[in-house]
Amino acid sequence: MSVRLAEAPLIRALPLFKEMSEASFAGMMEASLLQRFPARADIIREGEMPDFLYIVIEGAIDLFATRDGEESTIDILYPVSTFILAAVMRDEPYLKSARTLVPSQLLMVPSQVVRDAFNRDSAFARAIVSELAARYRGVTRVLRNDRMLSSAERLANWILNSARRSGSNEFELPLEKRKLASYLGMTPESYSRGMTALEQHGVRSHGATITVTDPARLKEFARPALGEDS
Amino acid sequence: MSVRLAEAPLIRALPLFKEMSEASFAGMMEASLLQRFPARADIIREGEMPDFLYIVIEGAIDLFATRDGEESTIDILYPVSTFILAAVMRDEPYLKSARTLVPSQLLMVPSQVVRDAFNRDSAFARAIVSELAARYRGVTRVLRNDRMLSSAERLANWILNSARRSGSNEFELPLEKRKLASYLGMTPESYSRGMTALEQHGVRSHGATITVTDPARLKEFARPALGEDS
DNA sequence: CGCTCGTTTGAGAGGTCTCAATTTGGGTGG
DNA sequence: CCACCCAAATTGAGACCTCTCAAACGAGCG
Repeated sequence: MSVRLAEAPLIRALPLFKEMSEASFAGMMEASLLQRFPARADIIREGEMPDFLYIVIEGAIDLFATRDGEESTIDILYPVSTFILAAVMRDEPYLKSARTLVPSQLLMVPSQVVRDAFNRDSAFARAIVSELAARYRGVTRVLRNDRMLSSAERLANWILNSARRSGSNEFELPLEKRKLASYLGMTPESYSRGMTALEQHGVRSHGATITVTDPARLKEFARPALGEDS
Repeated sequence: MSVRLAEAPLIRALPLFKEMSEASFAGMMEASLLQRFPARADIIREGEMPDFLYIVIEGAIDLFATRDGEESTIDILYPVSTFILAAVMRDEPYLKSARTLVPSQLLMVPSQVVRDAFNRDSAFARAIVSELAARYRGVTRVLRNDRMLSSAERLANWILNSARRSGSNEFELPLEKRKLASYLGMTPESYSRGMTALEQHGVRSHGATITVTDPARLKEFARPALGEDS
């Protein structure tokens, strides 16, 4: 078994595998790899064919598109998320590249094994579809925000969401500001100016610490759309 | 049976239903509706809960996001596509609104029936996932183009794709220019100016007819990314 | 024939980017 | 422990792209 017995129970508990039959799970673990990568390691590259489905067990992943050497971050993934699920299910080339942001542990399940399990195990199929649908909705939200919000508004919404997730009005940036800027579809300079502008709207920022001093005011500025914030 | 017997064979032939078991298909058709809508009919609205999965049998659908009365077209669907599949599978509110662009015929399958069939019929499950993955990749491409291409480049890529799909260097705009502009993430004015600019790059346009006079030149300008054009 | 609505053109403002210089902050080695 | 160094972040200035507002134009329809 490629995934050691000691690791299996942890994986078993993940939403993606929880409802799976014992036999399917055992078979899948046997064919899979659990691997550690250093920070800034290239995992996959745009245009390649999907050999594995990747699942972020630990760390963080940067999904980005490339063009003429320029990069734009499409999504940032934390445990427990899959990536390139769509490419695996359709057996078509990746549309984005991926690299680790920090040292990370990834579960790698061979594409064909995923597709086989999908066909045989309806609980796994449900989990896969749920995950894929969640990612779809995520990209949809990003696209809508890019189209209809100014850069400062996107930043404001991101802050509101981060604060809500952290359950506090104060939280630490989980990544470099330049990465966050790219994720929000702007340059580092615009991010910086945007943050300055938000000080007029209930946000204070010292280094990597962001504090929402006036949630109501910030929310009014951000005008969160459906599916954003509350 | 809510879907008349005469219509069923046509639907049966669609990729989504082709491999489905006879029993599942019959049960689904019994619970479904095949309905005609006039042009500009509102089908669903952002924020509502999914009662049905919709499948475009005939016509065209505009999927758009709203904000302060402003609209931005996220996607335009032609037969045979599903919409709001992600919301149905996750049983979460719609992120976008939909309306018909032209008189259209839609197959409406109750959400719960879709989810039941997904669980019982693995061929249907495969088709659903394939469709969802395809839509996911579609939005991803749109987002990447919005982020990394100028409006004229987006227009150029759209023309290249349209020409390729039509199998000819000359084709007719399938919708209003203002809708197309919104779909490409720009204003009607920008679309118009963009088209003017493209006359220097191998495109000629008279009314609703677009002709690619110099495909190589246009391709050089558009610099199509992976998954765009050829 | 003359509306009406979509499209095009024009002029100007605004948001975001680019390029460059400066400052900040974290990490390293003396 | 501190000074230095490098990369990231900030600030400034200017250009560019796209949008907005306004007016002129044109095609389809009553």
